[in-house]
Amino acid sequence: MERTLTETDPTQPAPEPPVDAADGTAPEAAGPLAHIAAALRRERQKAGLSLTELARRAGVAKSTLSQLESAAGNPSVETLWALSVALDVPFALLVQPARPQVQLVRAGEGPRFAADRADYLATVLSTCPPNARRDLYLITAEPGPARESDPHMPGVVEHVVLSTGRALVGPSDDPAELAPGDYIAYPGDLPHVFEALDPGTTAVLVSEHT
Amino acid sequence: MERTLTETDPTQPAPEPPVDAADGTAPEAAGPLAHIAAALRRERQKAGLSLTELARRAGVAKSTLSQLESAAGNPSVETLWALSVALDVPFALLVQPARPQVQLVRAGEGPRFAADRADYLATVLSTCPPNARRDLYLITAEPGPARESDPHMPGVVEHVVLSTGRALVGPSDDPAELAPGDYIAYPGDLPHVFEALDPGTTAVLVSEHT
DNA sequence: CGGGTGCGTTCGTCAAGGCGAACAGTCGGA
DNA sequence: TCCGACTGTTCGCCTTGACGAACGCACCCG
Repeated sequence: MERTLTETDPTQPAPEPPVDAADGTAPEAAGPLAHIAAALRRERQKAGLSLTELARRAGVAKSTLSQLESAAGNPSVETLWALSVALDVPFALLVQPARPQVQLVRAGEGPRFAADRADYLATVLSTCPPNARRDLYLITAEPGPARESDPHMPGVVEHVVLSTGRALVGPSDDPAELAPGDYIAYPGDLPHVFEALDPGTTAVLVSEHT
Repeated sequence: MERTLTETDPTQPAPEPPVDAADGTAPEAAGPLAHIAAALRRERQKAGLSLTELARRAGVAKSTLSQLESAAGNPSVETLWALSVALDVPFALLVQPARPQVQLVRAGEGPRFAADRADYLATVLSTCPPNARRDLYLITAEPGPARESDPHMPGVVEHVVLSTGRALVGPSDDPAELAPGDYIAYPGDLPHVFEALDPGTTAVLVSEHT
């Protein structure tokens, strides 16, 4: 076993994470096996389950589970999946290492998102550090015609928290009027709008790429 | 093969997703193999890679890759990992299906988080629908002594966007003073503070459980 | 002291995943 | 038309993951 996981192919575009660059812990290439072992044991103990019990619930041989927690071996997806279901934790948690970092973006500073209109401005606060699949935007908008967004990738969910002003936000066929502090989430793969009703309307947008 | 993946163990606490309940698409239990096949082919074609080329980059036999895209077989984590690296997509994307839903929470409505102090109020906007591992809070705070948070689980990252007022936010040893629109992210497993400096300070907090 | 029960580990067997090679099919140029 | 380079598929072989049973250990109760 032991395949070449560390290969960084030079011909690959390498999307260049705009914000959130260097990460302290080992990046994705470090290999998931050791992390799986640790995560598996940690989550199992957190759930207060014995190795035997978890194996029974997941329908996995406890010998297999034992070996996995010893970082011996390379589980199949189906096996690991069964364990994640039995533990009721997201699959990714068992596989993906974490990455901590402090990141600060001042109000005016972040890279602007392609502003197709003068009265609508989205500042990127945090794009997904390769594995987290969520983007954070700060929206600033002025009253005007509704901004219709084309639907994105299927599986995208958008969360909007209105900070100041008022706005009509949500699926195009049934948007909600938000006041400061209001929150709405909707599937991003449906057509949706953001229409500011008050001047100086601002909002926080979290876009999850699932 | 074909293990019992759908098992919903009654003895399991079943954390009861507080917000964001029913989901349209097949939930996690549907089994990842079919999704992997589709995602693999989709991502490969999106990247404009041939099967041969991707196999070479990932260090995987192209026969293996071919079978995976045909939904034949149950790849090992290491294999799938190598492919996710070569494709430069998050591992989870290859495995997890999506879940869409519209969700609206009015300013005063969401379930309050255990307010240990009168001048600090966190409203839960969206707890992680079992698999998304991130919480959304609306913070309302008044000037007063700094609110020190005990460090959480390792791997937790908190994102704060200040909406109104001013606040001192971040790691306890080096917090940043935020003005409206400012953004900061920091590892949640370090001690950190949230200290409002202006009356009526509000912020959006995204807590990622990795 | 037996001898239950639970834990987590190690053993040997069997099936299945991963591999390279050989295979069919398509496009483009000499 | 033939050739070469490319695509993605299918074919045996061998390694390895997953399994059940047996094992060593702690604990508790009669």
